[in-house]
Amino acid sequence: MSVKLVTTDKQKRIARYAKAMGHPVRVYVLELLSNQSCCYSGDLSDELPIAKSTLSQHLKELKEAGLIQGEIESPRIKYCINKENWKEAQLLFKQFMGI
Amino acid sequence: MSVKLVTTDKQKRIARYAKAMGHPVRVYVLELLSNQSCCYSGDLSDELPIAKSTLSQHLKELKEAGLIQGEIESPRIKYCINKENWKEAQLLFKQFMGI
DNA sequence: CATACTGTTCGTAAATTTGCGAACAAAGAT
DNA sequence: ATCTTTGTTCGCAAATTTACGAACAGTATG
Repeated sequence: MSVKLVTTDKQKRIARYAKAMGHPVRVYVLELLSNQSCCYSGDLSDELPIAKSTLSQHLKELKEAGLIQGEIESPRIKYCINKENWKEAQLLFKQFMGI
Repeated sequence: MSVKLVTTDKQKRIARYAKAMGHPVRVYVLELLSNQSCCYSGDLSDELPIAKSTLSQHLKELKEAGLIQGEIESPRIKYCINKENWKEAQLLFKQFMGI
């Protein structure tokens, strides 16, 4: 009878990032922000067929997962990729998926 | 006033795969199966500190997302990566994350 | 100061996810 | 034919996710 192994920290971080990417709207936002530089919440709201409160929630999730960050630029908020963590996510997925 | 754009099929597929990868146990399983060849449910059950019914559910999710497949090899079931879809996932994430 | 604009937070509802143990099904072994 | 092994399915509960509109807060503008 062996001691049960548990998942590693790396696996947990991969899962955390993957979970944040697990919704089409959030993929859309990440794709936009990783390709071009930054954007405002309003720009997204114009293009996405969801309530702005719902969008705000998705952005919050991405923020909490560490994938994006928001910078106040009154009266708007400029969202950008969190470069450091995006880089970590790239590395983790590269290793994980063998790409 | 412009027609609202919606997320693309590609984004939906990325989100679908990401969602399936969004749990440490499922990352663990995928990592195992993508590195080595295949394994049995029992092998996983021995190492993971979860009920076998819970493991079965996780495997079902990975199956439904198309990332793994199970082959009956009585009395056990041999799980392998679904190579075709795994390859698609690799490609999608490569493009998506720029890696 | 009142108004408009931008975006978050709150309250709510419905759906989904996660997890467990018990019951079940299929196939081999005794 | 019964028992054992392997893994799924069922039934349930708790937590989380998704979504919306209304209300709110902060900052500019008239």
